[in-house]
Amino acid sequence: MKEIKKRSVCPVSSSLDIWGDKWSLLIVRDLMYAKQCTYGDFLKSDEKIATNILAARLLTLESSGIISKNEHPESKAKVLYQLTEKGINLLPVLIEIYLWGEKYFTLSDYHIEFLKKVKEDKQQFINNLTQKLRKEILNT
Amino acid sequence: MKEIKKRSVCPVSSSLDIWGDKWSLLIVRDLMYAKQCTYGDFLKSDEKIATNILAARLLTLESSGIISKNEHPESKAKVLYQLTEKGINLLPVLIEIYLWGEKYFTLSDYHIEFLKKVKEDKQQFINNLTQKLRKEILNT
DNA sequence: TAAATTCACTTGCAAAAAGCAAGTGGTTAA
DNA sequence: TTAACCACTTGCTTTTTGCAAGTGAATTTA
Repeated sequence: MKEIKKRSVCPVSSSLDIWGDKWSLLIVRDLMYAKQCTYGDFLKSDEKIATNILAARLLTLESSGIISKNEHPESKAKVLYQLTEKGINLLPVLIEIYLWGEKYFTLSDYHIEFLKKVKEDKQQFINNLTQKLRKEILNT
Repeated sequence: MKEIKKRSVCPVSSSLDIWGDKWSLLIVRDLMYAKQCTYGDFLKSDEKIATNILAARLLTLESSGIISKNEHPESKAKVLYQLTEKGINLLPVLIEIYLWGEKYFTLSDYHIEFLKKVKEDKQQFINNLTQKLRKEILNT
């Protein structure tokens, strides 16, 4: 776990020191959906991250203990990226960003449905997804 | 309200397009405490933002409707920066970042006390602070 | 089994953004 | 009326981002 230089002792500032950029939380988002787990899958996301930036972010996230690199069950050529407990714990942050975004942006039907489920019982939704993601770690 | 180029229709990505950097949320944080409201006050924060970067971020946040520039009651030389309703609504995001940071960083006594209050009743804390910040807007 | 393809990156370079220090032009206090 | 304060701006260097092409190991295809 590489040490990142902290600008201050504020937990917000220290958090942003690690993942306060335009890409890191999108990687976490992709892992949260748990459909995309390989390097190539991240590249396929709608935002079109550049490959060298992706490599750099994956390194930072890994050395900060937010994601882990694992063997892919299908092939030795592939790498399986997964959230760690520390990464899973970013879920509430991500959910609140979704809910803020819901207020100020036009959403796709997909996101409308997603956020409907979230809002039915936010805490329950977070708990369920957290449990699901934890189980995926154990099965590796 | 200047339009910022969106990388995709994802609300997380669109949110990060506006304030996904190392500084924007620290400005929001300072305004949330409602003690720091002038340009000079932002410069005094522990993280030591560069003055040109501060100017740029304030412009973006203003043109995105997250903060507003107002007359300072004390002097014409000063400018009063305030959160708008859109900015106040970032409070839940900020609180979840605090709570994540609490898990993984060493906190100052100040932040320990702050987060103790937050955790006693998170929703109540957010509601109260939201109301308080809204009142401050009205009194301007 | 050799060649083509897939996969996870790396490298090189141009453009953009961040960071630093000094400067500017109104406002206010002495 | 002069000095200090305030909110920026400007110029310059360093760092980061973004794009395109390349690399080498693993895997599929002919």
